[in-house]
Amino acid sequence: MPLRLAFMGTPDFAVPALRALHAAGHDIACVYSQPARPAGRGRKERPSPVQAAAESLGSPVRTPSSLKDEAAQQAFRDLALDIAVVVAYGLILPKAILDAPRLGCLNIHASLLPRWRGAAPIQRAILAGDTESGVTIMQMDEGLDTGPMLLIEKTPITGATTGESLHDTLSEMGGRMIVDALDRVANGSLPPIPQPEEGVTYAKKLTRDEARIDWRDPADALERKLRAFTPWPGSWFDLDGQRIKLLEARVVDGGGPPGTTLDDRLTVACGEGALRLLRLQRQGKSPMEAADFLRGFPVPKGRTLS
RNA sequence: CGCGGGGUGGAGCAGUCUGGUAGCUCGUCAGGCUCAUAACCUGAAGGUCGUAGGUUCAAAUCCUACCCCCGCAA
Repeated sequence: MPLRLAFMGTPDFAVPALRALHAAGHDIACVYSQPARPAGRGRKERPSPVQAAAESLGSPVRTPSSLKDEAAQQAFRDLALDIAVVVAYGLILPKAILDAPRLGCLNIHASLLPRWRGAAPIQRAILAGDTESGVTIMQMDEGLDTGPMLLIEKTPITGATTGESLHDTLSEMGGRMIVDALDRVANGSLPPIPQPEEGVTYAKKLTRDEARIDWRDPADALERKLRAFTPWPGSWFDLDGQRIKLLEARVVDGGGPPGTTLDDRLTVACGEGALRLLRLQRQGKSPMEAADFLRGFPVPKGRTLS
């Protein structure tokens, strides 16, 4: 049964869900996304990924900077929706918006709620060393990711999982799940389950300061951070006044003053253990293997990285 | 006009300011050696120096335009 819905989302993560809903034959009355902003080199105005996708699908797009004013809320009500699907939209939805669609608003959240409520659940899960992640579809209420849950699906986090790979996996997963969820909500066969009160954690937004490597941290924590922050905001350290991005490393035995190279092959002492740097990138250069990096940029034993 | 780095044999770089034989560290191939846990020795092949013009006796190098890659920043 096709539903008349609004889709609200902004980044890449939300695009597969939009496409899945479109492919499933739902009536996408309107797509809401954050306004186009200057971005990228050259700082040209560019539409959000969701806006771009919506336009290519021929859906009408609205990009209000807030939904708090009466005019925006009335425009939303006028859509006469069955339901709204919200994925990483980036705007607070006031009660007037949440209550407008006949079946309310559903959210796709990239964590196993109530763990990692908030803005950066994907990266925080890897960073914390979680062994699994997943997607929760929930009925939205006024709290921050506090609404009752409708569907949950899990996926493992391994030593090879990066922020990017988990992002892509969960994004696709969310797209599949939301189509299923809509069908079952429409015929009333999907009872909402309140979130447990135990196990609540919050996933703070990532900041750029966190991207800088602190060699006093334990090697395994740094390695997780490296994976979690791939590709954004990335991890980097300073060498000879140059910012060197670290893309891949392996935890190895060894020790010494944090930040000191233990050989001439990029094995670096950390707070606990050591890290063998495997893939890195200089400013203005492409990513490269450690051996290639060293050919043009030798780093002898005993150097101190900061 | 947001700021900036870069495009030189297969890889990573030097050479560009001060035009004048295209170089280094690797890889590859051939041969040798047998010890060294990124093996060692000898030799060889491999380059329109991003593209197109211009200046010049002479351009990787100076001038102009364009293409491509990337860092910061969002």
